[in-house]
Amino acid sequence: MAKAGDVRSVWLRPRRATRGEPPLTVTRIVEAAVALLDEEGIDRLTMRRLADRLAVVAPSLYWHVDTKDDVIDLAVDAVFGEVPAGTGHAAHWREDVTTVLTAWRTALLRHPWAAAVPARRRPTIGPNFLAWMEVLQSTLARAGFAGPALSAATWALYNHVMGSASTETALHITDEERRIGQEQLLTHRDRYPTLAANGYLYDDDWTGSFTAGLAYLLDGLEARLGSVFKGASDQ
Amino acid sequence: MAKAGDVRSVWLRPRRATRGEPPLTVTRIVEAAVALLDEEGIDRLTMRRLADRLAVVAPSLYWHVDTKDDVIDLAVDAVFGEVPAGTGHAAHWREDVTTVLTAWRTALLRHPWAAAVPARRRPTIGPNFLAWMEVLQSTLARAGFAGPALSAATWALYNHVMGSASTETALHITDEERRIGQEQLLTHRDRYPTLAANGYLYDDDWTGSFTAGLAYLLDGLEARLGSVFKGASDQ
DNA sequence: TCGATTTCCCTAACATCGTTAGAGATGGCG
DNA sequence: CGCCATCTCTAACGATGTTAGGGAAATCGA
Repeated sequence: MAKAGDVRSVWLRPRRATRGEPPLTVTRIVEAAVALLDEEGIDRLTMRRLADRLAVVAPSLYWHVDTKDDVIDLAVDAVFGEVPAGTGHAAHWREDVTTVLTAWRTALLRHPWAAAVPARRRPTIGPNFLAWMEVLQSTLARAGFAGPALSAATWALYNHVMGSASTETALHITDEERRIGQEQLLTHRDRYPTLAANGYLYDDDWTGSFTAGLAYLLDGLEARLGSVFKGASDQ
Repeated sequence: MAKAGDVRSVWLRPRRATRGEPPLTVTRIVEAAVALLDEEGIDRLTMRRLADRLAVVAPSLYWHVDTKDDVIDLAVDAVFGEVPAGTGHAAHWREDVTTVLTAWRTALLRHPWAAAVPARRRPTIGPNFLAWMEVLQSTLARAGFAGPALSAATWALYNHVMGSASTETALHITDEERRIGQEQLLTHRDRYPTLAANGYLYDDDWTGSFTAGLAYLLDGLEARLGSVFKGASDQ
């Protein structure tokens, strides 16, 4: 039965399967969840609000999805699935890694809620996420890393992307907030002299910091690789 | 009035300020919150459960604390405050950075819930957190970094610690879970050949990966520093 | 010493949340 | 036509963060 407030009569209300289009599917739920998360943030993601977007009531979602956490996990993996995991083979593995991680970061920044989720949840390890890790790790393996060094390199690069994305989104504050933060810091400049002298912790140029940090990391990786296989060519 | 289930008579029940000890303070609330978070995780942190631990009811907490988020922020900062931010001046700045970040990581691993919080919340920037950042950044500044390079170096190292701590705690799963994960991955080994060949994504040796990744990063930082100030000594 | 005031914990209650139970409508298939 | 699976609904549960406001103890001014 229609809600009391629904002015549409029974015949004007959309019936089930009006066209061949599915009325409610996991895909449509996840799409709506991503949109809702983008617009209102993770705190305002509610099963009822999500259902509203789909012109449905909350319990209806549970026929397609077991739990709200599942929705979030699916939404995160959908973000990873946005950018095709291109397996470009550039002249140098370094370019490949940079390309992959930059695309990764771009996708994460487009959905600021996404970066913080994997840090908290257990196995957010969906197929799209795995595809990305496969690309990253295979690139490093082709470069010559193996065993514990491969594992360390993979996680170091992974942490750099996820960390900088979540740090950036978490600290992407308004000018007003930044002004207050700096002001408070300056009143304690005796305790935090370096921070106060260098403009608090808020960065103007997150992209620059990401790129520079990545360059540091890749420099170190390249050096280790060179010290092991002196002058050796790629696989 | 006492709860119906309280067998203690009015006179045996502890009265307010029985001794000079405060019955309920922000400090005691935060201590209880850290203990509760350690024992049961962040999902089970509830104002009511927290109040129970303090032999009090939930609304009483709101006299000392504005919101639950405040409690979490205070708890996180308390973790940073556990380890004294030693300003050791070793022979090489590299040792100082390693010492600081290792102590940082140890504190985060002792409280597995802590690493994931700053990624999500806006300004988890408490005094103890700032003290740590001051130590880190001042060490880097003393080493010779300045301007955007200093900022990039600070954030890169910060992200490495926070990222590896949260990755480790998030992926610290049981042997059973790991077995299932690897099993599922092997059934799709055509899609993720590298991951399947290198033992999934679960690392046995997180400490080793942290140390190696940090070494990569420091190698890169040192190289950049050397290329700018060739042969120059520290400040 | 006493009344006023502040401090602080209480009970009661609200709106909202994730989730379950189960009724009922729709469509396909025999 | 009647059975059955599919899918959405209403109703409701317990738990959550938080507010309103009562009331007792401690403190303070005179």
